[in-house]
Amino acid sequence: MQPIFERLKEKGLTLTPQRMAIVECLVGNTTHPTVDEIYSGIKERYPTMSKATVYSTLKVLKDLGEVQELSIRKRGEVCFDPIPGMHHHFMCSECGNVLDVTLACPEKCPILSVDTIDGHKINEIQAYLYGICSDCASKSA
Amino acid sequence: MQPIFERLKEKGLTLTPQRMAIVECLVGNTTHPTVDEIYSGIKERYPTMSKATVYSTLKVLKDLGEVQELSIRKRGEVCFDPIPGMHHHFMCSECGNVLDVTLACPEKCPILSVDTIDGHKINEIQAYLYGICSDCASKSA
DNA sequence: TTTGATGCAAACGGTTTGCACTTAT
DNA sequence: ATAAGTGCAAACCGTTTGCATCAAA
Repeated sequence: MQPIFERLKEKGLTLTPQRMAIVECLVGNTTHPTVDEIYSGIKERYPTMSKATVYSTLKVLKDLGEVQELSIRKRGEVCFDPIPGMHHHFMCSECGNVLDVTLACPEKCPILSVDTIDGHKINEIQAYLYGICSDCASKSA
Repeated sequence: MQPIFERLKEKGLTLTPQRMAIVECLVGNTTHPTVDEIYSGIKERYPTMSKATVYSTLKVLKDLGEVQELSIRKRGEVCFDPIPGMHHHFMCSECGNVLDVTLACPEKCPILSVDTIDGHKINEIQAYLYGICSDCASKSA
């Protein structure tokens, strides 16, 4: 836990208790939490925590490249991924949960190897797979 | 224009003037319009058109498989694509415009060829490329 | 006639903003 | 002392809903 705080401090982030709680909630979290999920999880131990602070901290962490905001909405809310680097995501159409996908395109895939498409410069790629997760599949069976 | 109306009718859609206007606006439209863009475009010629009707018609068309709702928000609003079949999308981080991407993954790409990932059944894939479109690039140069 | 579509307005809900207060430097 | 972060509430805005009206079958 320490190294990430040091890195954030080096990046110029003021480390308040609120921000540390939010970062702690995010580190190693693979559930792709929404603002409300982060807020609710922290509020139990930290009753004065405000949603506005969660919003503002996530924006700062996003600008620092520490967190990525996904394009998909998790049950209507923006959700976040603390894992850096490109990877894809699976969303269950039934329960709405978002999961990291380990399968990757081959490096030679044209969509990954080009940095320009139809004359437009590409900076980032996000792929989303939709379907039914194994939990929901076994429940309905 | 006629064949699509016939097809929609066969699918059980009641063809009202409002719905026809919305379909006309969508056919051949590659701008990935939002509800408000569709509504604004039609309202000039059709002053009583209501946004609620646009919402409800898009939902029906989506359920019929005639239109797909994209996962990305175009300047904060849901946007739609009348082109059937899988293809990818590019969004300009500057102007927010959404463009169809002609480049495709090879058929043998693992992410396309599997129908299950980590035990979860996959029904649909959407990929999004982010960057700066050529228009915005030349403007800032 | 009966069913369904329309359109207005109100409600909803996630996100943003303003501002007074508090905390870090 | 100054700058920055927090937290509450209000505002914002895209979307949904309720309901009376209207048109299609």
